[in-house]
Amino acid sequence: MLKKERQAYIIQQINIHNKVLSSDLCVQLAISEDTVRRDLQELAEEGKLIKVHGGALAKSFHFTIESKQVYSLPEKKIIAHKAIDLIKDGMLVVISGGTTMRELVNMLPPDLNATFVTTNVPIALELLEHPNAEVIFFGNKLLKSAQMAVGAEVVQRFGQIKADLCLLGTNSIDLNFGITDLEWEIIEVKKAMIACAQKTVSLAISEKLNSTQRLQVCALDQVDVLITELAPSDEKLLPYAKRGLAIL
Amino acid sequence: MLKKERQAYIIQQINIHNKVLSSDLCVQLAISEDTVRRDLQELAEEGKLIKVHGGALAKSFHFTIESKQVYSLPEKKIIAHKAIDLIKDGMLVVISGGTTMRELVNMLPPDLNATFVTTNVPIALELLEHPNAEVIFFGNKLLKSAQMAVGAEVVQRFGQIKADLCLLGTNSIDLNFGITDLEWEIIEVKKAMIACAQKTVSLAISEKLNSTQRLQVCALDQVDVLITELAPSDEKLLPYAKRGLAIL
DNA sequence: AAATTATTTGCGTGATTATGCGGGAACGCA
DNA sequence: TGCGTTCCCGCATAATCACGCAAATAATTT
Repeated sequence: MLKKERQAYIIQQINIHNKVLSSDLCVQLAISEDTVRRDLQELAEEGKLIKVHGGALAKSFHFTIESKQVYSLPEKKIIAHKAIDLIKDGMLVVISGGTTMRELVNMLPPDLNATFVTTNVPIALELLEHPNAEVIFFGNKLLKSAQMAVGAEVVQRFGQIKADLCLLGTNSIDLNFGITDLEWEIIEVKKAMIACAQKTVSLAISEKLNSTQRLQVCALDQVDVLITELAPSDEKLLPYAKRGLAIL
Repeated sequence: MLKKERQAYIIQQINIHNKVLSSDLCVQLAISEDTVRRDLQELAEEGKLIKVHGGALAKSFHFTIESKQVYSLPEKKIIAHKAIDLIKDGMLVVISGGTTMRELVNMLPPDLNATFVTTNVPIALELLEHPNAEVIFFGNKLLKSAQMAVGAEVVQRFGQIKADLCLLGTNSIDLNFGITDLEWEIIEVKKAMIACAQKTVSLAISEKLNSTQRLQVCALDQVDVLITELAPSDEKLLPYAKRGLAIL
């Protein structure tokens, strides 16, 4: 095997998985670890990847780590972290949009082997960066304001799956009106997402508690878990706990 | 054996295997390694292949190795600019992926009122930035390497539309093999995109002319327009013009 | 046809490159 | 802190390359 060929293979692997392990490569390519390391070093010098202990990372990966943290609020990180524990290997997870979700996807453990279904373009892009996640995008007409696919086609396709978990980024949640949103087309899709999942989790920073929008996505009793950045014992959450929601 | 004959054989081998080893060639052709090396060097100077230690690689290898870097941006901008003139108000445009396409979408005039259909996530995201474009995303399982949706669902949905224009980012285009690509799932989608459009336009920087990959997307006669950064009178384009392609 | 010239080819030599191995240093994790 | 892994460095080996030169071949001239 030619050297350039090997390096092309490494680049390919990097582009797909966003990372490579030296140990893996030397098995796959049937060469010594030393040669792998030399290849990685060369490619790193050419700026094609970033060499780290044990292997190498895609350049884009590095950027996302460094830049995305800038506008991610610490609260959202806390929420995302709590939610990640709910995702187990082999699950089929329906996931909506929003910056909290972006953060969550970013923080997914690299060895997680789950399938994600979304209709949100930035989330899909972020999910594609994950080495092991399988990503399904239910597409159709895209709604500019929410950067997500909407419409009957999408709703219908959610009707054809049975998901384990629905992670719902939540704009507004209220004791009486449940989860609400702004646009008709969005709530249609969110309804479908909730309906197809066994368990629905609402992710909301505490500011969004007890606020309402015009249109109802679902009543409170359709939500199983509520995740905020607050401690479960916080008094703001007590009324929700009384309604039967698990609080994290 | 004549020199030209040998070199033709080498080119042939390169086209089939995407690489050759000097050591193999000198056995197959029954000549000394020195001669092989001289031949490879000549062919490399003519730009027919890339010489590396131990043999030579097809030009297409160069692309995969450079892939993540947005190289030859100025050329891509020229190409994108030429292609934009083909898009008129009210059109339904099918658009594939690639950095050239990203550039094109970026350069779209803000007052353009067209509908775009794509299966590529970054392109969709870029299109969403446009104030007037309507964006349709045909989704399904997403392919990590190409960041696009693939599979029967997608193909089927292209079968349900009649587009005015298909803008095809092209990896490799060749007089005999037409447009080719790397992955089975990708060519299936591209085929569907071409089939549903009245007019197919191939966007390719001149480096990609006369290179091939393993799988054929379509023959040359299914392409209506070829756009490169070269002047239409350039001699590299003449054979394509003779095959009936409009050159921009 | 013969001679001359130009081109191509093969070989030898020494230089360059690629690769693997061993030992010690550095790292990461518990 | 200690242990296993990974890394870095120097070296040895083998493969590949580049250069000059001479023989062989092809092309051109006389």
